[in-house]
Amino acid sequence: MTFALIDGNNFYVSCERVFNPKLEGRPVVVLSNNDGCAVSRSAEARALGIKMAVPWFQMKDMAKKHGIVALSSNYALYADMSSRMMSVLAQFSPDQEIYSIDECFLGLAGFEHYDLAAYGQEIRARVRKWLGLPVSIGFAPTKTLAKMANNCAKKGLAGANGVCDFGRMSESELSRLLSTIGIREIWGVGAQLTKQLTDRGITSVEALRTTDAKVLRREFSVVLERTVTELNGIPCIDMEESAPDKQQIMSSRSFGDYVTELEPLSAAVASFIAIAAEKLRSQGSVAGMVNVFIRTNTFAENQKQYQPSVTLPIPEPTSDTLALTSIALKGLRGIFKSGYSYKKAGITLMDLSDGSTAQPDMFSTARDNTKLMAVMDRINTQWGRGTLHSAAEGISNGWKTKRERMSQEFTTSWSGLPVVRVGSVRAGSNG
DNA sequence: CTATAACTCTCAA
DNA sequence: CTAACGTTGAGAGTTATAG
Repeated sequence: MTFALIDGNNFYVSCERVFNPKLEGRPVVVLSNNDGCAVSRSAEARALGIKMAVPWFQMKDMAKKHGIVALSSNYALYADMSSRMMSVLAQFSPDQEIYSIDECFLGLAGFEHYDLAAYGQEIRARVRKWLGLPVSIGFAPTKTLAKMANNCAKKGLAGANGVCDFGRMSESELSRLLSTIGIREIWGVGAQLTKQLTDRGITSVEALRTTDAKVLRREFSVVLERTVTELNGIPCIDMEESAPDKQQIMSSRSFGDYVTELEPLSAAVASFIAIAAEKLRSQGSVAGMVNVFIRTNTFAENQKQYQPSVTLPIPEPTSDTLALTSIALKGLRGIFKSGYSYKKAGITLMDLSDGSTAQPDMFSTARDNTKLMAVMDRINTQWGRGTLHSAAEGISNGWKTKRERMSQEFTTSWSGLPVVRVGSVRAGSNG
């Protein structure tokens, strides 16, 4: 069995470039929510030393000096481009696992006689031609190695031109290559493991790969044992055919401004519940518990800190936005204290179960809003989220996320289509 | 004491 | 002018608690 891992190159920046070709060749970054940190950087921005996840305000001066373009993230656009890309990639194998917004695995059982390097180039060419997006591709006998091969493809290692096939390399070639790569690059090895392994003198992928897996299991974890087994070409991680239902659904945001009053916090919490409950209904589940948290700005060390949270049971598990909102707001009132400047809040729906088999309460007095919710979901799907919302969400804007540098809704709204002037006629307006 | 619940830590994109 | 630092989810391992 061979796995392919296909990954968009600096995906968010590439999506922006499709609709704004002037960004080609220039240093571009896309910022996280609230215009906080750099989360996607073009090659030019990376070359200038912009690091991943660095707070943008720290980079502003040098960004200005080098003419770096910074954009707020336009998730609606990236999600839409993602689903188009996944459809195109699905044409290359009947076995696809969508792993994240910008990458997927393809299972290639039965492709043994293929020239994968050539197949990879074909995939790249089609995605580029049909969508304008650049991707890199790694092929290998395990998922962990496919991720690693993708990494090499992206960096142009081993003569790769956007495609790297470990399956075609000899053992000694592969060993030589892997001894030049640091363990931090491995899928499943984060900052903590990197530090601990480095302390024991294990710094290269090859060094880790040749360490006894049983010893690693004893001294670290099963997870690391699996990783090392996979690095040796023995698959432990299968393709996931369909995404299982979520076990918990969370919604949270940092605020654009500080919030000190209960009222805007309530509006925020109601909005988070609305977002999460919609997801809950779309997978046909009901929630049995809800957690609410609020927090002051943990980065502001000179400010009074307070980060309470509370978890409340939901006596009659439900997916009704209104019922969930009333419980969450009760929780919020319980933890809210005035005199603090809040910067973030969120909720988590937990203890999820299948809505169709949930045990109804025989003596229930709750009103059944099932049909109302169905109507609300239809309206919001068609006209955009938030078109119809509960009064509790309010009209208070004080808490909303900052997005001051956002591009248009090129693909997800008629009004976002670039305006084309033909004589005096304007096309692309939705009137 | 065991089974489970609840919580903490780590990782990923 | 100043201050300014993401979101969502899973799983393993550990600790607390119930029975």
